[in-house]
Amino acid sequence: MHQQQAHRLPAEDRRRQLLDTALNLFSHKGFEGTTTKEIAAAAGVTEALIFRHFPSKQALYTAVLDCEHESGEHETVFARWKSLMDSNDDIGLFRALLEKVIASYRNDSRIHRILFFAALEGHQAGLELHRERSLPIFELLCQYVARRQKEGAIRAGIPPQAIVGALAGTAAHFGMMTQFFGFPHDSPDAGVVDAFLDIFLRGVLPSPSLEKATV
Amino acid sequence: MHQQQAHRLPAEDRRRQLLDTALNLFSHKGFEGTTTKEIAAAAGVTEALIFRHFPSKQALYTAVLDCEHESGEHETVFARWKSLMDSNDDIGLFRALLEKVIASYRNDSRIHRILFFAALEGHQAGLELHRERSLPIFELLCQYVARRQKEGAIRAGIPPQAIVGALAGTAAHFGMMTQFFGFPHDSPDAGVVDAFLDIFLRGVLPSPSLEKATV
DNA sequence: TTGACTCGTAAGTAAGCACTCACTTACACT
DNA sequence: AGTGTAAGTGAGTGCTTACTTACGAGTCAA
Repeated sequence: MHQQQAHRLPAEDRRRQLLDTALNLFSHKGFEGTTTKEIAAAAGVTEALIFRHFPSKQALYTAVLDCEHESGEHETVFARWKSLMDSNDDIGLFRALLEKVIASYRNDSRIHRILFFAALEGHQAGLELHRERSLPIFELLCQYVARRQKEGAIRAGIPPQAIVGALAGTAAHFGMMTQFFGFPHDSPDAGVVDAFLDIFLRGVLPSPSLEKATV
Repeated sequence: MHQQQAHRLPAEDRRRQLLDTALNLFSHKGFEGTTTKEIAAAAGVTEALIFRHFPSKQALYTAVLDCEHESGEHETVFARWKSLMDSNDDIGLFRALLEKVIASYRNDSRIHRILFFAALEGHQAGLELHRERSLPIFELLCQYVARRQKEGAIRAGIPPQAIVGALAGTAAHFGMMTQFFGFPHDSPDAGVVDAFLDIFLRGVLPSPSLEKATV
């Protein structure tokens, strides 16, 4: 947690270190709950150095949000999903979406936390960023679902937004409850994904035709 | 927002007013982001009065959380659900659950906000309270689903926790995204509930391809 | 060696924080 | 009318906050 005697780093390195340290603290205690003194101590420098690299605490906060946006990880996941769409692999796509959402809560929970703080504290820049990032993906998925509905591969009559929203929401809520709210969960994530996918694809009502097929 | 000249209330009334005012502010700005001065100003009294009714800011905060617990509204909803369970009205129960969750985000969003803040800021008492309140309902629903699975009214082979979690999660996530994150939504809540229920009950795959899906 | 440039700090500042205390005021009950 | 008491306040307390300023120290080219 604490780095000491990290003297005389090049400006760019120090900047990144401060951003990372700030992300750690902001994501666990919010903007108001985190002090610049704390951030400095956690980075092993004096408070004054923070204000050499960032004009204000607020600027540091928005820089933390912007910084996360730049990480290219989203693009690779995005690309994989597109290839699943191109091959009309509905089930593969839905499973990948469920897995990715839950995994992101397990691995990058700092980012989810800080976005939640932004939403609750009314930090407009953070909210706007979240929407800018999420909406295109959401809409792309909706377009895919709409196309597959036309092709008869997905049941028509359900709004695509509801389908994508239900899928993402199920996974996101599960991630939140277990990761942030400390709700107990016994089964491993993979089993949960299977169960959600099963419900989502075939519903919860029993189907006579299904029983015939499996017997 | 501001009450003025509300002088000389009986202690119990003033206490309740302060709790309500504090809930307003805490739910929008968090514990750290709200000052006792603000709460006092919004209630139209001096800061000192707050500390006559509550020993500390922290005590006021936990009192706000406890206070919400006491409102008997949960019991009536709870009772209605139980009667739906007694009459084995699966669809009615699931619809009521979806409606209640979404409506609670629309109407009592202050409580959801403050619980989220508690989760993020690590306020253990708030988290514990949330779990104590939610888990029994969750488990009761799980027991119901398990029974209906035995009776053949709900597909077996899916963990009841996944079924209840998926249903609640879908609704909760929708409520959160539209209410807290400012995501746009065109259709009315009733239509969304119908769509979610449709997906949940019968899945997204069309009937003919059900056999394929099992392979 | 010099000097210029950058990285970093010690020691501030004014404002804001939760919280206190000595005190007044309004009202119920004689 | 007088008095005991609960309700409410103005003016502070010491401490922390974000942010500043004046200065030192390492590095490297000339």
